[in-house]
Order: sequence, then structure tokens, then C-alpha cells
Amino acid sequence: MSNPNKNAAPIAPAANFIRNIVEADLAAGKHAQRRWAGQPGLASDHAAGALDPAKIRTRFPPEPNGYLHFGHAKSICLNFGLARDYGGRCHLRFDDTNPEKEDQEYVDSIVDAVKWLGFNWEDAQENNLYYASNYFPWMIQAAEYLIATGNAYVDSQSTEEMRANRGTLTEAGKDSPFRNRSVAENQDLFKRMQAGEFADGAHILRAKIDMAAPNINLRDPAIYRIRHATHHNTGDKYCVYPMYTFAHPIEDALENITHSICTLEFEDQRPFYDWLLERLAEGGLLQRPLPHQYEFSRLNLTYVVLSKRKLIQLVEEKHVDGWDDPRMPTLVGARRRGYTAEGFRLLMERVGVSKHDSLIDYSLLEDCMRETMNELDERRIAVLDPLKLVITNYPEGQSEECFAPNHPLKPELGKRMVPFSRELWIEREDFMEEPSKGYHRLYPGNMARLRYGFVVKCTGCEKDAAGNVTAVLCEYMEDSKSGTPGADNYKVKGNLHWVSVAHAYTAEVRLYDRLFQAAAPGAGDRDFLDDLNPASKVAITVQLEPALKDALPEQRFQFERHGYFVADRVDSQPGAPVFNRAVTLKDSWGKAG
RNA sequence: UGGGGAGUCGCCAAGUUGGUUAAGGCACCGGAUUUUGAUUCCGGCAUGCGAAGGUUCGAAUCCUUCCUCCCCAGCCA
Repeated sequence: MSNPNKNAAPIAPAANFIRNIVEADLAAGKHAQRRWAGQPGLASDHAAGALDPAKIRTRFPPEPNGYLHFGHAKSICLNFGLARDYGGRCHLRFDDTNPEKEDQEYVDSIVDAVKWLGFNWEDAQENNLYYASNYFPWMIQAAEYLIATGNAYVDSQSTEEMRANRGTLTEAGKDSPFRNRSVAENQDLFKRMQAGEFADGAHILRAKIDMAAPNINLRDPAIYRIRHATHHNTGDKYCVYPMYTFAHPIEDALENITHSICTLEFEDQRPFYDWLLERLAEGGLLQRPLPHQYEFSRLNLTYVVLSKRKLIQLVEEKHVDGWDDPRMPTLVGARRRGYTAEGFRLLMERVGVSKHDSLIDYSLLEDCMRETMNELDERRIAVLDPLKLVITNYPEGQSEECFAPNHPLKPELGKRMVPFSRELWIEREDFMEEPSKGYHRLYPGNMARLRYGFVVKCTGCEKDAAGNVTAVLCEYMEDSKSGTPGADNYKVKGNLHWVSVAHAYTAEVRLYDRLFQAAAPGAGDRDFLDDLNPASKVAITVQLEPALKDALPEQRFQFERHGYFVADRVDSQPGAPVFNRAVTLKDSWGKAG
């Protein structure tokens, strides 16, 4: 009763302030009269189209200058989730307005990552994959309109002069000496900027608003700069490129975006967003109603760094094995780690959307992964720290078939055969010569069940000269085999997993743990690298049940009593998979005693 | 010291046109089931809503003052 929706999929999304706004807008019919040209366009283009079939339009607008990380996943789930839930559309738009930083490699990886998360922007009716760079002609038109109406001017101050004249947080800025150039001169200069007559930085186009505005973003923000650079999409066609501040609102409006959702740090830019769009709508360039920007707080996680600078440093200085290292908080890393898209979607649902600065416990993410994997993954047996168990009353050279269910919650997934024999691998920690209080696995004189096999009674152990246990000895109860009528005659508390020595598949497993050992890496004046967890990756050789030899890359299993493991999608060879640990099972043993 | 945001249980987060006992999730603590010390199930868990005053029959919701935290001075996004 604590969660009546638990079995009713999909779970109703929790209320949040953005959903409230969308619902209110829908109820008021705020966007009902928008027209849609079938593709992005100016007011005149859309006016020729039919009513927009999408009730709302949102967008996920990454700059293709890096790999997507967990923070982006929140934005993706929010924007695509809204469109899905309210009869809308969500566009994937590459915000590629800075040629010096962007690359096709990133475009491809972003497309993959969004798809992997389970969202799409394309169906029989629409394909909403866009590039801001395809809007450059319209943006130049918009800039020229601003110049013509006295709302923009070409400034020829140096970067340093501009900075000096911007003022400070508490002092007003000073007008540029070029601020009152005539419209004709501004038009001429902007034309020549486009023609490539000037070097980078020689001139810049600025909006003409108010150098004394208390909001620094309104002190004549730069909107078009000169960059002689090759763009990944437009090549060498342009010498001038728009700034984000100018480009983004226009992109939204051209695409008929109704709710433009971004993170909190853009809040101060909303006045300019509205100012710009209002000017362009007045001029008849953009369709009304105009898009509106809403801000939410970005995702922060304990034990994780998400700043681009730090992620690059981790890769370049080789603290990790690349962008897709399973310990990286990138979506490619998570995928390789074995994390689920379902788990990310669940996490974002649980985390919610608000404007508070929040810090989410990493354990919440792990818990979401466990929850989805428990449902999704078949079970298999793996002995990670092998110790030999010899069943002294079982005939040498003999073996027999035991059957283990593939998923205890889903009998329809059937069973698989696991061979049983005289010598088995068991987990070293499943034997204690002198048991601690509450321990109910193997120790001399105690009985325990070999899961899906027989009940055994421990009779002792063998040791080497140094006193290390080299084998555990036991006798099995012949009438106790799982699935036979006699199985219930034995009541034992301990239940161990095992793999037949003669049949085992010996493989490599990477035990991954959190990349950082401090909840807030680099907090205070520490270097975040000092908080790296030296044991975040431990490769071991393990004994696996034979069926695991056929695991396909990216196939994931629960290794019973251990956790969830995935066949590495890069390093696995056909018939020779290696496994990554995504997350352990919850373990309350030893916690409360 | 300018401007913009935010402060509700350990972590998130509803609720904010003032009106019964302040949703829900995670964590945690009990207890039941269990051939994974997992899962599942049942129960518990804020006389309190950053603080102090005030208005009111009644305030997390209104008013006043104060405190704390985050963001902004790229020709990045």
C-alpha cells in the first residue's frame, strides 16, 4: 500500500513546476493556433502551413563539442518526456554555432546516446533532427533587421576595451565610442564582416540595449563575431558566427518550440531572450506566440564530477581508459559499464525537477540500476574468489545435471543445466574455520545447501604450510537434491553458489567501483584528482558456469549473490566474453549483525 | 555593496488563490516470506516547513526584518 503504483506501469510522473506550466498552457490553449510549415522557418513559412499537430514542442540542444554525461540525461528525459506525455514533439538540435570547438565525431556519439536512452525524434510524420548551423541565413537576416531598426551596431573596440567598458557587478558600463554609428555604416561594416574583409576580433556586432543595465547580460551583448574557421557542417561558407545568446532564441522560434527548457545559469539571460524575440516578432520575422524559456536545476551527484574540464583531464591524463571507460559519468561509459537506460529514466523520475540546488546521493542511481536490472536480467552463477570444495563421498569422475531457473520472478524464462561433480569452486568467504557470530555458511560440522544442488555437511579443510585454506571438505546428502521430494527434509540457513571445477569457464572480470572516494571530489581547496579511488577498477580471474561462455557483448546477467555484470562490448571475443561489474547486490550481512 | 534565483524529514520532492492529522520516493528502523544474508510484503519514520516578529478564528502558504546558499562582469554554451 505504500506504493499503489508499483505494479502499474508506466508510473505516473510526479508533478513539477514545468509540468504545471505546460498543463496550464494547454488548458488555456496558449499554443493552439500555431502553424507549422513541416520544418523550421520564419513566420511567413509557418503561416503557409497547417495548424501544428504537436501540442507542445521542446528540444534537447547539445553543442557537439563533447560526450553526453549523466547531467545531460536529466535534460533529455525531461524534454523528451514532456513531449511524450503531452502530445508534443521533442527536437534533437545540434547547437553548433562555434566552429572551433565542434566536430562530427560528437554529433554521432550524441545521436547514439539519445537513442540508447530510449528516445527518438523521428517517425512516419516528422524527423526533428536539426542543426543550428542550417539557420545561419535566417540569423544573418535577423541581425540585419536589428541593425536596420537601430537595435544593433558594429563595435570596433578590442576585447580588452570591451571588458573594461562593461563595468562591474556594482558599476554601470560605459558606452562604446562606436555605439552611435549610423545604420548605413553598420550595414556596410556587417556586410564586410561577412565577406571576410576583417581579421578575427577586428569588429563585433552587438545588440544595442543599455550599458547601465543592472543585469550585465543586457549591457549590449555581443551577437555576431568574426571567425575564420572551418565549420563541421557549413565548411568555409561563413566568416561570421552567431553567439549562443543570439542564436538560441531564434533557433527555438524557428522550430516552433513552445517550452524552451534549460538550466538555472541561463536565468539571467531570459530578459535578452525575450527582448530579442520580441524585436524580431515585431518585425514580422517570427511567429507568435513566441517560445518561452524555463530554467531548472542541473543534476549533481555525490562521488562524481561532471564538469567538462575535469572529464577531459581524466581522459587526457589517462586516469581512466577513455571517454567510454565504465567508470566515467558519460552515457557511453555507463552503457559499457552495464547501466540501463531504464535505470536512468527511473532515476530522473525519482530525482524530480525543481529550481533548488540539489546534490543526489550516488546510491540512488545505483539503486535505480539494481531495480531495473533485477527485473530485466537473467541469473547466472559466478565464483569470483574461488576455493575448492571436495565432496568426499561423491564418486570421482562422475557428474550429473542440476537445473537452475533463469529468473526466479519469471518462470517462463525457463531453466538451464549446470553440471555438478565431486570438485566444485565455491566462494572463499563462504567458508570459515572458526565462524563469527551469526555466520551460517560452511564451517566444520555445519550443513548448508549448494544452491540448485545438494545439501552438504562440512567435515573440515586442508591447508598449506603457511596455514592458508586450500580446500574445504564435505559430505553430501544423497537424497537432498533440489527439485526431488527429499529436498525439503533438510532445513539449512546457508545457501551457497558453486561451479564444477571440471566444467568451469575461466574468465576475466573487472570489478568497478566509484571513480572517486570522496563524496565531493575536490571540495575546498583539494585537487579533485587526490580523491580518485585507487581501487575503482580491479581485474580478477574467476570461475563461471559453462553457459556464460556464450554470452554476447552487452548481454547482462545477475551473478547470484554478487551483483549485475555485463559482457564488455569492446573487449569480449566470440566465445570468450569478459565481464564488467555494473553494480553489486545490496548486502545487509554484517550491517546490523 | 548591483542584478537574478533558492531555502519543506539524512537525500530528493509535492504542497504556495491561507482552512481537517505537511503527499510521495529513496535511505533508515522493526517484522513476515524467501534454495540469492538479494527480491517481495507489512508497519514505523517532520506538533515541523531557514530564523525572528506580525496579520488572522486559522499560515509552509500573507506582511516585515534578518540569515544562509547558488548564478552573472567569454568575441563559450
